[in-house]
Amino acid sequence: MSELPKAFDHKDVDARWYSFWESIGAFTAHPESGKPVFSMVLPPPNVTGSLHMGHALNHTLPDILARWKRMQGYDVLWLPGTDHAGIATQNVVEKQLAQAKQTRHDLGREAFEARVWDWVKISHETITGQMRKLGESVDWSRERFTLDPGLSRAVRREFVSLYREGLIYRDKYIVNWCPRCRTALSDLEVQHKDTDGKLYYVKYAGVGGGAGVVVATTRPETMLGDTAVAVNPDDERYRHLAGTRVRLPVIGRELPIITDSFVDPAFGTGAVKVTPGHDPNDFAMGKRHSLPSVAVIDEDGRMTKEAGPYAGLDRFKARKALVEQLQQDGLIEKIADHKHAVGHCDRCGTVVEPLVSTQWFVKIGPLAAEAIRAVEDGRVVFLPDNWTKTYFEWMTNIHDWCISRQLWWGHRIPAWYCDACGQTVVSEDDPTTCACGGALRQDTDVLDTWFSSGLWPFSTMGWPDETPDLQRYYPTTLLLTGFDIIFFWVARMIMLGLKFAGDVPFHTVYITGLVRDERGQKMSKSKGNVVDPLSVMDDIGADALRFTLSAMASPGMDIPLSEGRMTGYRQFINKIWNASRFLLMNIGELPERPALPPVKDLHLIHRWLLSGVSRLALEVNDALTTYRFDQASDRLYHFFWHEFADWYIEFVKVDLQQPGPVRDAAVAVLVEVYDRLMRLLHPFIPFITEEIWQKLPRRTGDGNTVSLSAFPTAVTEWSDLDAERDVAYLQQVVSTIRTVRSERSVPPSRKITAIIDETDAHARAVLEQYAPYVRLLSGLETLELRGDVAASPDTVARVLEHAHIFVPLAGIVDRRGEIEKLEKELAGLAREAGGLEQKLANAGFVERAPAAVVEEARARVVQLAERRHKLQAQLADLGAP
RNA sequence: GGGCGGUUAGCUCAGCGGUAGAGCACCGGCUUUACACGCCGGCUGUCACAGGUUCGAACCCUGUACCGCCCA
Repeated sequence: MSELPKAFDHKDVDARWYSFWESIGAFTAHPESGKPVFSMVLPPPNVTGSLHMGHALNHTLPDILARWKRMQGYDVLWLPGTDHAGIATQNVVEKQLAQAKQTRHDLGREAFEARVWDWVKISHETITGQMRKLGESVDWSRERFTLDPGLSRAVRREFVSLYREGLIYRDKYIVNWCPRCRTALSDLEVQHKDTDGKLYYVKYAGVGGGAGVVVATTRPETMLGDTAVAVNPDDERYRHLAGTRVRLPVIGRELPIITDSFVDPAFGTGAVKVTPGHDPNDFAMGKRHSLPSVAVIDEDGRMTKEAGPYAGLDRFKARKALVEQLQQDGLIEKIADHKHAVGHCDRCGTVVEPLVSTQWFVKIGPLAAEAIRAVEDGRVVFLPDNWTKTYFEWMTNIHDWCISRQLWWGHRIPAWYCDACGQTVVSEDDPTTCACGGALRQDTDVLDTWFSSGLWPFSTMGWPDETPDLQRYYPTTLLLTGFDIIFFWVARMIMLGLKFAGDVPFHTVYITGLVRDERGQKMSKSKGNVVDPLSVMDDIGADALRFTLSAMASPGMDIPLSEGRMTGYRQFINKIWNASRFLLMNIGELPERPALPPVKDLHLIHRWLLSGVSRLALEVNDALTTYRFDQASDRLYHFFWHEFADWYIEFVKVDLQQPGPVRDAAVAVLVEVYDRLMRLLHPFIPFITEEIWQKLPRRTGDGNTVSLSAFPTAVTEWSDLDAERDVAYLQQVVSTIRTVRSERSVPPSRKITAIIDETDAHARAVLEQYAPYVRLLSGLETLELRGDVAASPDTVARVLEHAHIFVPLAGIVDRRGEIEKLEKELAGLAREAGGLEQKLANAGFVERAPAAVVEEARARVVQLAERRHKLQAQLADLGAP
């Protein structure tokens, strides 16, 4: 047993247990078990590469819950899987091709898709490998991928049903277009960034005696597509111009001046150009006023032939060239600096171009209304609660969802067009011919990736079939995810779950913060501050990483992953390892679990420990019930290290040195408590706890893994406030003597004498009975209990509540130091007493504060006075003036 | 422009009505046979600022400043 290495080597331990758990099916859900259900789906990571720290957090926290619930006897389903992540994955592969100077068009659609599948395989291996390394207790037998045949069938069912209900339509509309990805994007896939730009004031000459007007624009190149100029109807400055016409520079087109209350008179000159083809607001205005729409920028971001002399130029080059021309022509009145939000492609960062094109949309209003109601009436609860507001905000201002993407990677849109009769056929099964007999060709576009992941909580369980899993595990208990995908994913799951699965997809949504770097900055490859979970795990082990994330997961807060905290928790794991070594060295070879003697027969120290462990179990369960991973971790950390290891282990060394019943009782308590501690810690740090638990003598009826053992609960009979008070007293005595030693630089190897004058009978009895423990922990040769100590300059004296502690240290007492110390303490006491007396003299306090608080203050004043007297007496003994 | 969060020890963070805590860092002492990834002891804070509520505020309210995020 004693051959455990001195330092914990996670590499040696971690790898063994995961495959063991998998081999015994420890994480498999059992629908037939009859146990209560706890179910979650894992937010499926994108198959774009590997997992980052954010994943590590959002996988660790639910794993803690899954393991905890499993140990509590629940039938836990934690369903894993991955997301094909349309545009994101396609971009990754396109980048790889680009390195070989190829594009997807060089390969063709089929070969490109094959290429992506190759990549998916690699990425999937990486991700699932990382998940195993992190110890995630997911049910691999139910793993899914969003492009699995079953899930693809679900997507078709979804599309066709919504289409038949009129909730999916195809329309020509202005959409966000990424000229680099060459696809439409949804509103959510556009990142608005504040950008320093210019505001150009351009003169439009009047036509037929009209006065003309100066318009202000941030994007002069789009003026080539103007079809009107608009002013606010209430704007006195322009009232006379309404109905007149101006001439568009360069192109020469005549534009009407219209009035529309959307125009902000305070922006620029108060007159704006209207470009329905390249601005969403102008598009809407164009609809209102039946204006034509002219496209001057194409899908590659180049100027079209409508742009006259600029045709073929890149849009930004065209801007520059056009501005130069306008300046030459004297048509630029001025150019001002102007900060404004510019939309960028979420995936590649290219400036998005609003374009009019034909796309598929989901009519979102009716779906959103239901989803809002579900949160309003509490069927779905957001934690922390403030996210509810964010959700409502977005849901009530929601726009129709553009779901078609001009990509090759994803679910192909199940719509076919007949060239012969112009029919559109939307169908779950591939149709062969049109009703008219004409040939059909399928829409070449694919669906937004979130159109499929929105079904995740039920498509993974077999929907649209009524499977046993679906019946049992849907709705899921909880979803845990980052706030960055509340709109993308959470809201859509709620809408689609209500629509198709007939119920909310989860009862609780726990929203985590983002994992940031030590300075609170978002981790990003370009900043080079990415901390890779794999290398951290290599370095400090999965358990230490998990514990760090858990301890830092305060609700609603981002997590700056601090090196210092990680180090601290790595050391905690090592501490557990070494405490385990101590335990295993000392309990010896036990054929079976020793029976725990009745608590009343155990001495104070044991009773104190059992009381603490019982309370700890209560606290950990409470904390996890409210998702306070940080509190649970803190309690475990503190109890294990600073109560169990620092004090109990030191106390119990006394017992272990005495063969016979004293030692046997100590061993029994040690094993019992350690078993509980391993169980309590297991959800947080599964690897080391399994390793150690396996080495503990088994209790009859124990299974073969701690991961399926019973999670500890509070034990009422163990609660013992008297023991807690008495041990706290012993600790105070020990600490006092230790402090004296430290102040006087008495090395631990030098055994000394302490004399305690204890006036409280109970305390004296405790001290008497447990003197050996105090001696060992304080490094005492002898401990005397008597009240006749004469003041001596060679004796350090310390004051406790109702005791004096004397430590004779002949020749090394520093009188001046002692006097200073006493005076400092007296000053502190005087300050505290002064504050309290002032408080008590305040009639308001005495009358209005709770009686207990007032009582406490009074008692404290008495206590302080007593202590002051003792200290003053000591000062006198030292001969202070 | 609207909304959310933050501002507490040198650093990273807890605490959220009864005069401040953890880890790391720092200082001093220790080869105390589980652990130097350790043990013992110690130092460190006008809890951003200004008002207000309260017997009492880091904690509740109002405002200001700065930092960060989301939405438009």
